[in-house]
Amino acid sequence: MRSRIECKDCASNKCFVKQNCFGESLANISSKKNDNFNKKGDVIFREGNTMRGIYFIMHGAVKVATSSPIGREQVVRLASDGDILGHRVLGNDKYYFNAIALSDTHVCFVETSVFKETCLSSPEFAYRLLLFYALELRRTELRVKYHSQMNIREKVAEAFVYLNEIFGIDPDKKTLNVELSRKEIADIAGTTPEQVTRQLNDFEEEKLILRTKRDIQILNAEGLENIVRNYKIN
Amino acid sequence: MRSRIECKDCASNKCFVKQNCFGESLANISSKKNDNFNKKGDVIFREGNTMRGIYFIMHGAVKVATSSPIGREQVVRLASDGDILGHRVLGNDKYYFNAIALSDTHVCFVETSVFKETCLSSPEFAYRLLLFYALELRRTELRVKYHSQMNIREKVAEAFVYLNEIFGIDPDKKTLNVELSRKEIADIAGTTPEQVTRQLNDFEEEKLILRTKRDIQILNAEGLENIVRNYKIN
DNA sequence: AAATTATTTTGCTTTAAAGCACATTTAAAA
DNA sequence: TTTTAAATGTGCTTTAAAGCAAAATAATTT
Repeated sequence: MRSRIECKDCASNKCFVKQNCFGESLANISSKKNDNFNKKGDVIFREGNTMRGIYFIMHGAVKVATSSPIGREQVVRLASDGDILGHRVLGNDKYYFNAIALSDTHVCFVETSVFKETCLSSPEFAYRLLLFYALELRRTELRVKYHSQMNIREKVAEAFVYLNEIFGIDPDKKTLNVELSRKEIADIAGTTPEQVTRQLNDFEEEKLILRTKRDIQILNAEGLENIVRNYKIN
Repeated sequence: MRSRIECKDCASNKCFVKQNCFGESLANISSKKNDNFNKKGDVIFREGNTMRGIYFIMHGAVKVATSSPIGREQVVRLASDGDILGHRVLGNDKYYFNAIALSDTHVCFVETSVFKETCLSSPEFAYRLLLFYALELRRTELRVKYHSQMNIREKVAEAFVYLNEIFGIDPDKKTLNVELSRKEIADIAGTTPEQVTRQLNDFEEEKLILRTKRDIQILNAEGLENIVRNYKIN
């Protein structure tokens, strides 16, 4: 009972497909895609499950995370409007991570075979995709660096810088455009909820943030960026 | 004074270009590529420098690493015969990491423009490249997980599993096909040389390795893999 | 071969971060 | 509103890993 939206009529102008795929290719994807709605907390795909295709986020916030033998979850990537999910398993048969909606999310699903024929028939699309992959790869490698070199203060600051980069800040409320628990922030930063609290205390003293109830206002995004500046190029 | 080898005459059969590029496209790359020899320790490219193109490793061992504000270097990737270097900066203008030869290395250099025209004229090549990127991305994301969830014992074991995966073990000598100092192993594992020594002590007691002078023989590769098994899928 | 230098190993100390338990606050349910 | 449950915050303890310095070993140079 879902109402089928064609790509050309779709309002999501950040969608990777809409921005990089045109004419016949777009019509082809459009006719074969499925779109799904996910509620906050829903698992979009789960690690170990057989991969069937690729997801494009039309609207929403998603975390890609992994379970662990010791219980702590680790977020390996955050994704938002226009981003691609599940593309890392291309050529493989299983998802390696869990993708979980952080807010109500609208995603498009494209089967691997459709995706492949689009790439082969439209080299321009394939090349754009390559650029996207290159960017993701660079970001992820930087993340390896961050996790191995930053101390807790820096990791928590970086988590907010990253969250701001992907989801942005509401200009009125000054809060992140996604609601996260201490535990969820810890899973991004690679630490524990207690440590997140302690760092937030410090950040508040330094007037970088302001907490009201459970809301966190970002008062000085640049100040947070300065904490991790040395780890970035230029 | 370098002797120019055409791709079709090149002995390196693991080269990504040779395996995935044919006919005119191969001839085109062949005519425009440059090949370079690097000695062990040479910097192939350096972070912050302007990127001009992409490297294909014909033969050799390379680490991609980053400097840090606190002094510790972190290796974000190991690469060997047939692998690609510098592809993560596609669409960008600066290298984000240092690529350093771990042994004498023979690489091919292809300018970005040549690379781009090859992708656009051969969608099959672009798609294969996409699969390569997907694999790299997955591996790198797993590495984020490892660095944030493993303890020292596991990190050091994983370093050897990774080294084995990329460079392999000499079947006679049972040593890795690349010589590394404690510091260099530590930079892969994300720890200090002292901790590496301590873990090697343990591994030796457990008959997983055997040290003779500075050589490390891998007696039981599977045993090392078992230490990190829980972090892998399946 | 002897001397010098560099690397690795080892014991010990320090430290940063995790873990725990309990208090407090906030949110949800009755 | 009151009660219950969940999440957050805080002080204190524990622990894993880093850091340091000296000793031992290996590699280089003279």
